[in-house]
Amino acid sequence: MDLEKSIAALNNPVRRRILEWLKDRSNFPPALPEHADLDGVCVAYIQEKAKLSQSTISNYMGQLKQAGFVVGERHGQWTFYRRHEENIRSFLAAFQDEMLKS
Amino acid sequence: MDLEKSIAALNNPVRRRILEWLKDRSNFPPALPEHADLDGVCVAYIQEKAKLSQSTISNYMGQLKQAGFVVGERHGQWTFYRRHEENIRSFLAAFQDEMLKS
DNA sequence: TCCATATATCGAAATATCTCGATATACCGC
DNA sequence: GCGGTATATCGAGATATTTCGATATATGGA
Repeated sequence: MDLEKSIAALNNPVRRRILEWLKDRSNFPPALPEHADLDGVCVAYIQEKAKLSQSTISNYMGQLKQAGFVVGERHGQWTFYRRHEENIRSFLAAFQDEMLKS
Repeated sequence: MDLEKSIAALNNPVRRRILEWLKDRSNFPPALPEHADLDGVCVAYIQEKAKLSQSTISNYMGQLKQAGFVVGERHGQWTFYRRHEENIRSFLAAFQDEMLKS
């Protein structure tokens, strides 16, 4: 858990908004029938909502993944990203600790 | 309370370390006798500990102040900075909310 | 195998941040 | 008012981030 890298990943409004969107799958278009059983959202849907280029969003998801806030799972040609709630919580705990603990 | 500006202010290891140091006055040299009753730490002491230039530290303290994490109180030629605990807590609450709230 | 689709990576231009030294401002004591 | 000290602001060079289009890689289907 690298606080430095985590904070840097969150120091961007679009990346934070993506993390918010990923709280609820219904923020995105419905999954294809063959993906109905899979968790997470593909890059193209995130891109469409964020209105930034494909390469930018792929890069952003890479940063969020490196920081541990999301996991990406490849299924065929698609990568499905979803939040890693445990890592998010432990980041927040560590951050709060640094900010408040005497 | 501007989450954007707050996170940017914290996206720097020295500024975060300064906030940590300010938790405890004894991280710095003792105050001058005539300042014994004052709270906070002068810029020069922070600069000495951070080992960065005076202008950089003044700039950093300005950013932390703009974000609401510290207050600066002028007494004569000195500005004494101290943490604004309430603002720090409410930032953390808002941030945690953005990160976790469904 | 060849083509189409989804994602990742590369290289670059625009912009922002970091950090400094120099200078300005504010205040104190003489 | 003048000189000295503490802090703030300015301008600039170095570095990092943002964001893009182009290209590479991976996969699935005809």
